[in-house]
Parts: sequence; C-alpha cells; structure tokens
Amino acid sequence: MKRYSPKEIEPKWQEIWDETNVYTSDLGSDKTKYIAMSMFNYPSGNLHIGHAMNFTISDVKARYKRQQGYESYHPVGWDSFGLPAENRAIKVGMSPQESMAQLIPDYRKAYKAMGWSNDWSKEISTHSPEYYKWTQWIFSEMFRNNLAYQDVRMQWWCTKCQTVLANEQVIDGKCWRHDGKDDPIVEKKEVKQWFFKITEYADELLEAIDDLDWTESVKLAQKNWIGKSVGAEITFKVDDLDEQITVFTTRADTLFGATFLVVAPECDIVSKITSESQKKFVEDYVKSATKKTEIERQAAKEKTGVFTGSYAINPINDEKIPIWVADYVLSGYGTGAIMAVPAHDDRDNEFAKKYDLPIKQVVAERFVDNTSLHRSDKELVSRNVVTCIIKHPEKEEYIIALPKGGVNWSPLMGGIDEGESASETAKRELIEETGYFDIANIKECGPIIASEFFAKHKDVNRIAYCQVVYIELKSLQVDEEKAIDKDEQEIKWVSENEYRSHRDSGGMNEVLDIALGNRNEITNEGRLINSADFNGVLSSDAREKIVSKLLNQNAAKEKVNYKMRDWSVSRQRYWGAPIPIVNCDKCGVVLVPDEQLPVILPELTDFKPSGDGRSALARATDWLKTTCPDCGGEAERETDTLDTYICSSWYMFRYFDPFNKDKIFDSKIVNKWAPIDFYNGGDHATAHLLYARFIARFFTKIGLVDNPEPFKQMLFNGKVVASDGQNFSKTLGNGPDPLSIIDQGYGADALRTYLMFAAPLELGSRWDPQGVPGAHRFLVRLWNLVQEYLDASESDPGDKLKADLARSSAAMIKKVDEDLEGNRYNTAIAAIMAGLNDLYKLKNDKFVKSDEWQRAIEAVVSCVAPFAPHIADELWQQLGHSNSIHKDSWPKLDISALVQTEVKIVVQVNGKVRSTVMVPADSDELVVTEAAKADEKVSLFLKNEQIKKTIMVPNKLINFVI
RNA sequence: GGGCGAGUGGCGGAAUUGGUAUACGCGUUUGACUUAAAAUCAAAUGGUCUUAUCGACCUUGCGGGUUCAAGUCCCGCCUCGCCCACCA
Repeated sequence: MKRYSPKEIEPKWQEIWDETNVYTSDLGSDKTKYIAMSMFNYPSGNLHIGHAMNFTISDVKARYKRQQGYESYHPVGWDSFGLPAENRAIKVGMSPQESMAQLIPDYRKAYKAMGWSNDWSKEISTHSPEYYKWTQWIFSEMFRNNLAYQDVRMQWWCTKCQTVLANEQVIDGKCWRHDGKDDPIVEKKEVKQWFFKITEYADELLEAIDDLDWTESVKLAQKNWIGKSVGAEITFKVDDLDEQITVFTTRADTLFGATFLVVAPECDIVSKITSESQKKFVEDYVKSATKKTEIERQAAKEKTGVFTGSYAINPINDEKIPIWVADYVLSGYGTGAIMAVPAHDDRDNEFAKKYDLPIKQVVAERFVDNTSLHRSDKELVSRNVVTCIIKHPEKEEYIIALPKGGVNWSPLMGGIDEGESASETAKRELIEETGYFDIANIKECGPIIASEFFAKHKDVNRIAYCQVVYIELKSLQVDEEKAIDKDEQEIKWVSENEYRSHRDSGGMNEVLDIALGNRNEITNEGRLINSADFNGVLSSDAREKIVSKLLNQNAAKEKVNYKMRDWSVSRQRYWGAPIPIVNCDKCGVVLVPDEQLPVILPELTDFKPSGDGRSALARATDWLKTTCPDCGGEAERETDTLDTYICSSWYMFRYFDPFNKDKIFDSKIVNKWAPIDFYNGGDHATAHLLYARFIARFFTKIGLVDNPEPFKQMLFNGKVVASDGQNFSKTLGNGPDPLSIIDQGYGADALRTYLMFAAPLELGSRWDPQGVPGAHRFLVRLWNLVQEYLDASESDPGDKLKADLARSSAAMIKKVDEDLEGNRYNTAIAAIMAGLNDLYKLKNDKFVKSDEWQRAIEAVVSCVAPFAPHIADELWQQLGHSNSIHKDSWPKLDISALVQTEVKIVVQVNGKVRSTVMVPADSDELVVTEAAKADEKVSLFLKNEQIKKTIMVPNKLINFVI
C-alpha cells in the first residue's frame, strides 16, 4: 500500500497544473464567471503565515467555484511600488528594480508551493511601465475632471521615511512603517502637494455602504471614516469689532445655552480679536499650542485655553459671551471655531468647569409617564415645579406622599409661584404639607427634567419642568399651624429600594438619582427651556426652527460636514509612478499629454529621499529638465510620485485586460467580469477599500465601467497570531515559515487545511504547533481509506449500506455547500471529516468495490479538493479519472437520500430529556405518544401521573408536562 | 470617552426559526501492532455523587425573568477583545 507523501505528490501536481493550464481562465468564456481574489501582495521579504492565510481563503473560494463549473478566475499580481519595497531595497543595498527582480520570482515559487490556483498568464506588477502608464493616466483624468488639485497643507511627515504620510498611514502617532518602540512620532510639515477630491464623492460613498455584502466592521469603519454630520453654521458678530466668527454645530437647538465661543489656536482671526491686555497670554498660548504635535495635544488629558479679551454676540438673543482660544478645538474640522454649550456637551462642560464659565441648561430630558399618556384632544399646559427629595434626619429614608383618594405614590411636588426661587417653593411646600421645618441642608440639584403626563384632576396634558430640590431634615419637629395642607396627603418614609419599587414613571426614579447625584448632568435630547420663544419645543425640531429663524438675518445656514479629507496623493519618494506634470515658468502647471505617457521612472543609483522634502528625482537632472508641452520652452518635471494606494485602487480592473497597450482596459470585458465576486484581506478597512471604491465610482462617471462598486463581497479576515496572543513579527522572528512547514513533510495541503480549519475566518486564530500535524493526520486517513478501497474486490454492498452511504454523502455535501457559500470554512472541513469518519464506520471489516462506494469516496475527495488540492487530484487519478478534479467535479447533492422513513424522537418529561424513540417519519402525536409511553425509562418518569399537557415538534421532540 | 462584538470542556471551536449543549479537531488516558519508539488502528474523555454497574443530579461569565422548553429571547451586573478617539 502506497504511503501518503506530500513531498512527492505536491511538486508533481504543481508541475502538471502548470503544463496543462488548468487555472488559466478564458475571459471570453460563455460559462458563468466567478472571480475570487485576495488583496495583492507588496513584495518586501518572504511569504509569511499571514499571506498563507489570506491567499488560501480566496483560493478555496476560486477552486470551489471552478469545481462547480464556473469560469473561475484567481488572478495574481504584485503591489510592487511603494515604501515597503523601497525601504527593503535600501536595507539590502539594491535598487528597487533589482530588488523586485529578485523578490518576485521567489514569491512565484512560494505561491506555487502553496498550491494556489493563480492564473499566471495574466500576472501584473504595478511597477512595470505598462501598468503605471495607466496609473498616471488616472491622475491625468482626475486632473481633466477637476478632481486633482495642488495645495499647500500641513502634512504628517515621517522623519525616517523623509516623506509625507496620509492620515491613515499614521498609526498611534507613528508612521505605519515605523511604529516600533524606538521610532519617532510623526511631525507636521508644510508641503505643497497634490490631492484627489474624494470629498466630492463622500455622500455617494457613504450611501452605498449599506447595500454592500461586506464584513460589517469594515462597513462601520468606512462610515466612521467618512464621518458625515448634518448641522448648521452659525455666525456670531464680534462685539465692538468689525469681525465675525462662524461656528459649525450639529446642535443649533442648544444655541441659547452657548455661554462662550472657542477658536482653534491656528485660526487667523485669533490675532485680530485679541485685546491689548490679553495679547501676551494669547500669543504665548498659540505659540505653545501650535508647537505641540497633534499627538501631544490629543494625549493631553486636561483641556487648556485662554480668554481673548473679546466678546461675541449670540445672534439668537444678542447676549454677549466671551471668546476663548483653546486647542481642544480642531482647526481642520468645520470652521475651526465652536460655540460652547457646557450644559450639553462633555468637552465644553469640562472646559467651563475648569475656567469657571457659566453653564446654562437649555434642554430638559423628557420622561413620559406611560400610565397616563398625553391625550391628543386635550390642551398642553406646562408648568415649572419643584420635586422635593426629603431625607430623614437619622435614617436613610425619603418621603413619598399619597394624595387622599389618589392611587400613585410620588415625592412631594409643588408649582413654583411667580418671583419665587425653587428652594423657597420647596420650603413652603414642605411646611404646608408635612409641617416639617427644621432643615439641616437644602440644595437645588440639576438638571431640570421634563415630566410629561395627563393630569386627570385638571383634565389637561401637563409638562412639568421639574427642578429637583434635596432637603435634609435636622429633626422631625412639626409646625402644626403652618401645616395647612397636611391632611390632604398621607406621608410615608421609605428606603431607597422601596421608593424605586413604588413608582417608576414620569421620571420619578430619575428625580431620586438627580437628588442623590447619581446622574450625569449633561442632557442631550429633550424639550427646550430657557430658550425664549422656543421653550417647550422638542430639541430635534428646534434645530431646524432656530436655523430658519436666523436664516433671514444671514446668521445661520444648514451645513453638512465630513471628517474625511481629500486624498493626498503626492509622495516625496522615488519608488512610485512619477506624477505626469510639467512645471513651466511661463505656462505654470501643465499636464503631460497622454501620448507621452508613461513618464518613465529613471533608474537611479542613489534613490534615497533628498531630505529637503523632495524625492530623489530632484537630483536626476537629465530626467528633470524637459520641454513644456504647451510652449516648448524649458520646464521641469514634477518630482513627486503617486501614492501607492492609487496603484492598488484600480488593479482589479487591469486583471481583466492586463496587456492592453491602447486603453486602460477594455470596458466590454470589465463589464462582463466586474464586480469582483469575492475579495478578502486582513487589513486596509478604510484606506485601500475606500480609495478603490472611489476610483471605481470615478470610472463609472467617465464611462469606463458600469458598476460603481468594485467588490461585491468583501471578507475581512482575522490574523494568525502567536500562541501567546502576540503578533508575529519579523523582528521577534517568531513567525512559522510556511515553506519550511511544507518542506518538513507535512505539505501545503495540511497547512492550508489547518489554517482554514482553526477558527472562523473573520475571527483569526492563535498558531497551534499541533494544528498542522492534526490536519496532516486527517489527510493520511483519507489517503489510506482510498488505498484500502482500491485494493478491495468487487461485490454488492447491500441495500442498507447503499442507503447509508448515500445519506452520509448527501449530508456532507449539503453542509459543505452551505458553509462554503457562507464562508464558514471551519465547519465545512468539520463536515468533511465527519463524512470521512462515516465511511470508516460503514466499511465494517473491509471495503467492497462498488459504484456506491466509489461515489461516496469521490464525494469526500471532491469536497476536500478546494482545501487540499494536491492530494485530491492524486486520489482522483487513482480512482480512475483522467481529467483534473479541479474542473467541473463538484458532487451532486441527492436530497432524496436525506429523506428518512424512521426518525428519532426526543422524549422529554417536564422539559428534561428522558429517552429517545424511533417512529415512522411524520407520525402524528398519538403515535408518538404511544411509542414514548411504551419506553421503559419514560414510563418510569411518568409513573401514574396525569399528563397535563403534551407538546410535540414533528419529527423531532415530544414533551410531557405532568 | 464613544461605537461594535464576545464570554461554552484542559485547548481551538460546533449548535437553522428557542427543541438531545459540548459537532469536528487538538491534547490526555487505555488497548492492539512493535524488541522499542514513531506512525497507524481501536476505545474512552464536561463535572459531582454513586454499590463506580444501573443511574441520579449539576453544567454555556454572574444574578433575575419569560416559556412546556433558554447557550439562543428580555432585564440588571461582571470580565475581556476590537475599532474609532477632543470631528462640536
């Protein structure tokens, strides 16, 4: 009997696959297309276990679909431009071109050793001139469509890379390539650079997210990244100066509560509005704040700021409020200035408390009494009331009161009379209704809440704005004379728990929390108070109403803001596609004409960044000097190169037409094959996946492709980490090497199977050193089973066994199909293992050769093929096939084999499983009951008791309640 | 601070609409084969009690609830992970 030897069969089949082109897809085929791919690789070292994970996921999908008869395309390419590649070249002392020429062939070998079914005939690299010609062309198209522009901006700057970084390349304050412990934090530097106007597409990109079949966390991350907020801009005049300050807010409803303005230190207006006396403080503050990096600012726990000496006029009520400058306001978002509403915003609240600025509540949270809801036909009457929480002098108890003839307990309440303070009302109510007067402590507690109910006795809808007053009694002495209403109420002392259990509506528990200080003082939504004409309006309505009132005076307008910035596409590095722009003294910025593309990146011996903020190209004088395409005069080429994210944002389309010299791609082919059916990766939730969506959308606008979404399904898979939970890293050297695992004799099939089996794909897994050997054992079992079968002699297995074989196969195929479609690879493999175990059980002593056995064994081999393609093809051949298993070999599901004539019914007594009985399928309750009662164990539990109730789930379960 | 998600054996993890909790694998134990080991095969494997057989009871982070029936639904708490993080 031949032993399973991956070392022999894997290279053998890899060679056969290469020679017979099984994975070469025909893009013009009439078959239904399917394209599965993983985010392509940036060659910068060796294939590591993360690659093995990522690419196997899409490979399994591609193989599954290929077996099912789809024209399946599993493309391959290299994200070969960019920083990681350049940094690697610097490190090993080669040019990036040489480095690529060395790395890519190694990767090719590794990919083949992993058994990935790539179509090598259509391989692409982003650093080849044939490819980057079209990357440059995209820039030109953006430019022609007014979506590319130049601007001077403060940008993240990595001192190690000597280049600008995009926001998403800054991770925890450090460069994405230099995020080690000893690496420097990024700095800010003023740089002139190119941008793509991705913000123009912000809304479209956001709206389309909901319909994507993508991992939810990625969709959410994209939504947050775009960060749409709908609000208003409100303009405040500066008192005594001919200046004004516009703020952005999403909470125009809180305008009456704005007690100061805050301006970011970078804003130009700061110097204009600073008063003479405050000048020194403000200048010092601005200087120190701008010197701080953004990271230091964000790390600072406590907010800081200084008063400018000027005041602004609140346009809604002409109130004069101070203007402060503080670095908790970001200059880059909105207008760089805010109206501070400390009663309703945490940050403003913190700041106001620190600098002793007024806090004015203008929104009262609503508590609607669900036992006496408002009646639509009745009048709405609001009233300011106090709600008193009165504490016993000795015990931890509080007063609740029951009006004579009433039903509901409540704390003591009373309406605030004209000209009376809340505390005065509280004292008056206390003595009138209880006679108590000996007060140790009285305190008005915020915030005010809106308690809403139908007041039966007055026959009106009532909104009671409750000011909570907390009173601690010193003694229980009673002034009988002043206690004029004492007999109207029944007073009772209760503990906190009793209080809470008595009544929980209309905000009464909330009142206790407020009095005891258990509640956040900041309220968000509710009814407006202290807001003149707008009192009582719901905050959600007030936003619009206040803006539209100010609209007439040109003091406010509706405004939508996005967190997302335009995409900075300039890089001051050598290893990228040169930006196809010529700078001419006479004509200015001129686009290189399309017929002159590509602008070839010259090979340089010294390609390190210049350090002056320009790329090495600034030193390539021959290349740099050119003639202006417009006037023919002397001119210089742009020395910035394009961000690699541009290369990777359109490569999926090039896969469909990789060698086109005349066009970026043929739209007809792309429209047939796009969108990508399955895409996966463990990184780039926002940057790459958002840029690719942006570029695809742009392609639809210029008529290149029909579908604006490039990836139909996107699976964001988890990472493989070390068994101690730490990330594998090159510096630690703790990563298992896929190729050496293969060479050890376990083979690629076992490695692939383990990786796909360890955990759900989205979850990621910890590396288990026993995992690959375990998967190997499974493949050995499969191998040995086939060998044993091949040695068996022909005979009829008998009807019972035939049915069992068919049922086992059908159950396996059904489960594997469902799980592969749903990307649950781990349970798919479990089902195959179970299917294999079934066959071992069913063989009893030895196999017999028969059609039924052949079919059952082939089904297992076919199902395992996407995961372990080499052993599958080998066994397929041994089983007598001359064609490859990897095309059109998916087993047919015979649903009828799953139909059972007899079913097992679980018998419960009082919900506890007591036994199981076999009954004919679809038996009615009577039959099942009889069968169950006949069961020894069941009858033991039923004894002679009366069955009160019987619940039956057909073909599954019966439960007797006694 | 905000958002999202998750807590199931010694471990990774299974469990359609609520319907036999612990599939599948790892590990461990025992046995077969072997001079021996590895490999392979066979069996066992949540806990407690028990005459160690029959069996009973308990068990999905903790506490309550709904239900004939809860890992699954509801309420409260605890813990952990991930993402975003002064975005007004």
